[in-house]
Amino acid sequence: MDIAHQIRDKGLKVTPSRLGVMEVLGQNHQAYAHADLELLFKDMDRVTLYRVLNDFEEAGLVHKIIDMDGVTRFALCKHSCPDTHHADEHVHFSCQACHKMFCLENVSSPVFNIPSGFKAIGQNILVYGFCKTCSAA
Amino acid sequence: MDIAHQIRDKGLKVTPSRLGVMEVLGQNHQAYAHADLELLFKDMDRVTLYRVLNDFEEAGLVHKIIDMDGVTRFALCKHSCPDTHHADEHVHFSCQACHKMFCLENVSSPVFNIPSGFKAIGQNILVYGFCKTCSAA
DNA sequence: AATGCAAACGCAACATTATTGCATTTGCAT
DNA sequence: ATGCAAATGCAATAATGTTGCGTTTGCATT
Ligand SMILES: [Mn+2]
Ligand SMILES: [Mn+2]
Ligand SMILES: [Zn+2]
Ligand SMILES: [Zn+2]
Repeated sequence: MDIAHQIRDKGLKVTPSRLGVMEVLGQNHQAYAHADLELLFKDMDRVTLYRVLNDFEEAGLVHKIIDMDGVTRFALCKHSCPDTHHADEHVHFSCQACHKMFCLENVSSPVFNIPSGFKAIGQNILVYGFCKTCSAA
Repeated sequence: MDIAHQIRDKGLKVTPSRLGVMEVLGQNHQAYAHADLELLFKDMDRVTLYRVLNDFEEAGLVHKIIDMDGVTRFALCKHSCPDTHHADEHVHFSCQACHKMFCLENVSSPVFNIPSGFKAIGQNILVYGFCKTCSAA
């Protein structure tokens, strides 16, 4: 399925801004910060980029991850999620050298033994260290 | 050991601001946001509060956790850590109702099976849902 | 107890990130 | 081709965090 269809299937209009962002996010399993994308789309208004990313998240096209330094990042949802709840229960890896964040789609989250009384709904797991490229150098 | 000694042992001067913040953080196992503390210490300057928290973190008196919404929170380090590296490898729980964050000191982090090439240094684990009080209601 | 000094503080200014309102433009169904 | 809701650009505003600097204060020393 091509990008335009993915966007339209979520009830969103197909625009150059949205096509561009989707194309970049689809190139790899990385999670991009707003600042990253702003550099790639210099002609796009900052506010438009915020709205594109928010709309994508609400539509379930992307998921949001908060980095250790509080920076919000967005990555493509590889699997098709139901509209009601889209879970991205995989581990994310944050490189301390190149500051890229990777979706480790194959590393799933364990179940934690939470004290009784607490009701767990979901969890965010962030492993940090050095990515393949940076640990080779 | 009383609070004043804990502060002075880290090479920091004992001041009313620092005593106040330490006392609040010591009351429970919760992680407080800057905004929370600002309400509790209305006479304290915002910048001073930022500096108190940063100094405490560098001294190893508190540890920093980023909430799911990107908000920075601080909690007391219960165990005494070495000055060089202070690990807080426990799970944190974020309540979606009251927005409090709790340190689950007894729930330790598992080891993840990261793809080869990636070098893991540490990890942040955040479980979210409803805390004891809120799930009872 | 008085002194001296580095550390801590208060205040103002600035930086970054994100949101909101509104007029204009555009995708797309008709 | 037309009409309209959705999307965009721009300006203003909010929230969060940092930096510089003059003043105050903790505390070691005398
Ligand atoms: Mn992901
Ligand atoms: Mn903690
Ligand atoms: Zn890297
Ligand atoms: Zn709660």
